[in-house]
Amino acid sequence: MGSDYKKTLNLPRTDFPMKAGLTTREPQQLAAWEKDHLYARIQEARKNAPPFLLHDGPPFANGDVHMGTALNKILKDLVVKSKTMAGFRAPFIPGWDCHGLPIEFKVVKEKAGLTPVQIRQRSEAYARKYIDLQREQFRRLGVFGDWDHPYLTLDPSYEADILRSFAVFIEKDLVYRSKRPVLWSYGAQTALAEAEVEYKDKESPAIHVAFEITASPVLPTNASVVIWTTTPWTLPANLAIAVSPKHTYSAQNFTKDGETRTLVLAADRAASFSAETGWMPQGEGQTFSGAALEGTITRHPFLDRPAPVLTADFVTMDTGTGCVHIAPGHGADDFQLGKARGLDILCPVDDLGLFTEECGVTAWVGKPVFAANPLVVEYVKSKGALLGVTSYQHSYPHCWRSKTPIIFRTVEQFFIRIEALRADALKAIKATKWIPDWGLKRITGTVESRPDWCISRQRSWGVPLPVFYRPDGEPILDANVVRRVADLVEKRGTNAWFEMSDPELAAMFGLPAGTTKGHDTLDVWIDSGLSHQAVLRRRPELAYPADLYLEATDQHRGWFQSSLITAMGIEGTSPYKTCLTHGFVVDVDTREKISKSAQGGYQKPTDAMHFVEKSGADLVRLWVSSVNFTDDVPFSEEMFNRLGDAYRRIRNTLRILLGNLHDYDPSAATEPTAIDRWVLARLAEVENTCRDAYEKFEFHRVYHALNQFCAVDLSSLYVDITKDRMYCHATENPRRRAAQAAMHEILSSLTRLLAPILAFTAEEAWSYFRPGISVHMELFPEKRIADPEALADGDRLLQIRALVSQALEKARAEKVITNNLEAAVTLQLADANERERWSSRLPELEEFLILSELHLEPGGEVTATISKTSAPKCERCWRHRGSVGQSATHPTLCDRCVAAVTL
RNA sequence: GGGCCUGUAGCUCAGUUGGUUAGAGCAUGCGCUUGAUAAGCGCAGGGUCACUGGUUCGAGCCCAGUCAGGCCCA
Repeated sequence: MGSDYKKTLNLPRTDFPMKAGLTTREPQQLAAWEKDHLYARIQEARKNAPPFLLHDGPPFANGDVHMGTALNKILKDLVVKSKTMAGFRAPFIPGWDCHGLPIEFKVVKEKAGLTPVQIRQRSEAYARKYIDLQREQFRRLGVFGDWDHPYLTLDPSYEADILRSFAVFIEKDLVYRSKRPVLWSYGAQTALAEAEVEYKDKESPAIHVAFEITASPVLPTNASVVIWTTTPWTLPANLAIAVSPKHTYSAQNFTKDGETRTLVLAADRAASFSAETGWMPQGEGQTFSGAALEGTITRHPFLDRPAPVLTADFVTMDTGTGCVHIAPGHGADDFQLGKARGLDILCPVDDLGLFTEECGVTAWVGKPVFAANPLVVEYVKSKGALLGVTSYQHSYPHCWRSKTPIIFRTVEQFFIRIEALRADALKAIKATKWIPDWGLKRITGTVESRPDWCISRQRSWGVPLPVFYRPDGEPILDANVVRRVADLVEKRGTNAWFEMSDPELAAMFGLPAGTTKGHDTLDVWIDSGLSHQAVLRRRPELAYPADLYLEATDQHRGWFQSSLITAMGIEGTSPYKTCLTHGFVVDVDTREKISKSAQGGYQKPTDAMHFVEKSGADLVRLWVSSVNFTDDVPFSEEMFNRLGDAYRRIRNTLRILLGNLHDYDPSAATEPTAIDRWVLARLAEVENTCRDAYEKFEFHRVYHALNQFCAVDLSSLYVDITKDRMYCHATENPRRRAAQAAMHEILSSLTRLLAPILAFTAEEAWSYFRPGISVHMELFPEKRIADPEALADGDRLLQIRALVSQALEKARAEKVITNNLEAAVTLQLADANERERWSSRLPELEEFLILSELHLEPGGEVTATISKTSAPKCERCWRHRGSVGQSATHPTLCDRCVAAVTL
């Protein structure tokens, strides 16, 4: 009997599956989009719309897409998709950064003895392999863009634009050549990057050396300043001594073997000096602040020149004497100090690590520096300057390839003058919008303090630094020649530079015989930093400047800065209007960067595809949308699993709406109630919140607004409340039709608002709602005002509902009722107007509270009293109603249901 | 060591110009439902707002310091 009446109900009907099956459904969806040329169709549809240009920062073509990379690309996609749906033309041209050491390093490690041309061939193959791999993975994540025509920094046209930009730098006199210290492998005869250095234990002679004072504002002139060094071979290049301005120094008598000397060193280091050398302190010393020692002049222990005492912050008290031997040609700190204080940059060592004439001791010329160590020690001793010699075990950098110890030496490099650009760059920074706003301070700080930009690298896998050298070794910096090289590169790629011989190139560009090409490449930050020229200025669908650059916070010093500096040199304006940064993905348990915590035994999965294959791209996208990305982005597998619940809730909400709309008729007569007006007002609020949040790139606000709307407003309220109407009322009942009208509007808005985030699921739902049209071609709902009266009504009803729910729960605990529909509820309302209002619309209130029987009474406080109803249960709608039994044909139904089944 | 930033329930987020018992969703527990059913609904528990000190009639919010973490430098 009951099952017969069940057939008369309007239960939800839809083929939209409850189970998502994203891992199989998404690839099908992708194929369909692909076949449809959806990206191209969207661009075509928006071709006359105002543009919003997000310019993709190129990831390095190396490795799989991990969660950090996925975060970045999905955020960009959220921008592109939401701007598109907000009515903009938002093209996305993805790019890759292809040159650079990490690739060259891998290639060279695989096979030794390659020529530069071979290294470049293998590096290109390597880069292209990972471009293809990453492209497939980005696509799989549902990121829309012109994947068939990305920009690659190894494209000949891109490389040519780099060279043309370089020509502009030359014209504007922004390029110069100067010495700079580098890590040098004399074994491989090349400069090395940090990554190519291996640290190994090494035993070095450690010596204490006395520098006699020749003049001093404070120190006694019969004293000597004591330095300590583990690289005696750098003494010929000594030009100064550095002391810490913050520490205390003493001048004190020391004796050893009957000899007494007055020595100056840091007070804190005296004890270990004595222990290591056997020189014992005598009597009381005089103390001085390090700052007071400035102005003291000492004499080099074996060369006829002075070594002034200078103060420097980098001097520490960890080892040595607190007095640091300074050789500007052989150390980074030394070099900086030397430059700042106007010292020479003396570097008497050649490519092979052999002393040159400049070392000042004829006998040492041509000797390998490490082999010369004992000679230097002996010489210092012979001059009476040696206070002690020990052997010192330390971790010392070695060349990964030749395994030889590394030396610091200065070589000629090319630089871009930052000073000429700094003031304008700082102005442009102020005119740019930074999100979050502290980005302004951060990039201002880096640009203010940044030294000149060293742009030359002694590498093969890169764009050649387009410089020729005259026979006398002088570089030829000629913009016109560089432009002609660019034209060559445009046709043949930069390989031409490496493949063609010096005479061929000289002949081609009309340079005198004997001219040679340079072997340096450009810093890869020049490559990516010039994308505003090679991409924004070149692609017809793009323009200069971009509306938005969006990268991780490390790019304040990286791409944001390199792009800005190069743009100042060429355009004089900023290449972007807004810069948006996101944090790094961190492990939620340790709050450490995910790549760090992955070190050691158990490796937590961090590849994006691991999660795509496990749960689907929409889950990864939902994760991206759910977090506040301006800080570090928390991540854990558990958190990811939790998001699955949120996803299912949203999916089921879409499903029930679709199910309830199976017989939707837009022309049907409707009769909306308070709850219908309320839910539409709430929808308007949610729409406005989402539009605003998308506009401000605050995607987590979209996520939370939509998640709560689905979970609370729809699932636990509106859908639950309207079930009785939807299922039990006659099909054409105007209130039922009103609920459908509301649900239709809700589904339409909700799906479109979800579309940028749940790109696949929204499309799937839309295919049931509007078959044949992609949701990604649609626009967001228009801005509108949420009816304040309807909202206020709803708030009041919710208060009453909370009260009644508590009372019902209590009654259930006391076994008065088990099911809410068994309850007869008496509601005491103090406000006579309110009582009056709802008395006339009691059925609406009953519906809202999902009750069988409700009575209103005057009272003080608002309270609800529960008793068990005496009315019989309607077999069709399960409500207990007095009218059950009145119909002869349907004795087990209430009057409403009788009417519904007899229609 | 320096610059910039972060720290609110188990998790993700709200907390308006400092103002009554700090909010929401998820998760958890206990019920209800079996006509969204590998679904749905209700109720409940859970936070000395990183820590310490200060300004104030009053601080999650302002100030100083400490601790933890991040990015970039050194």
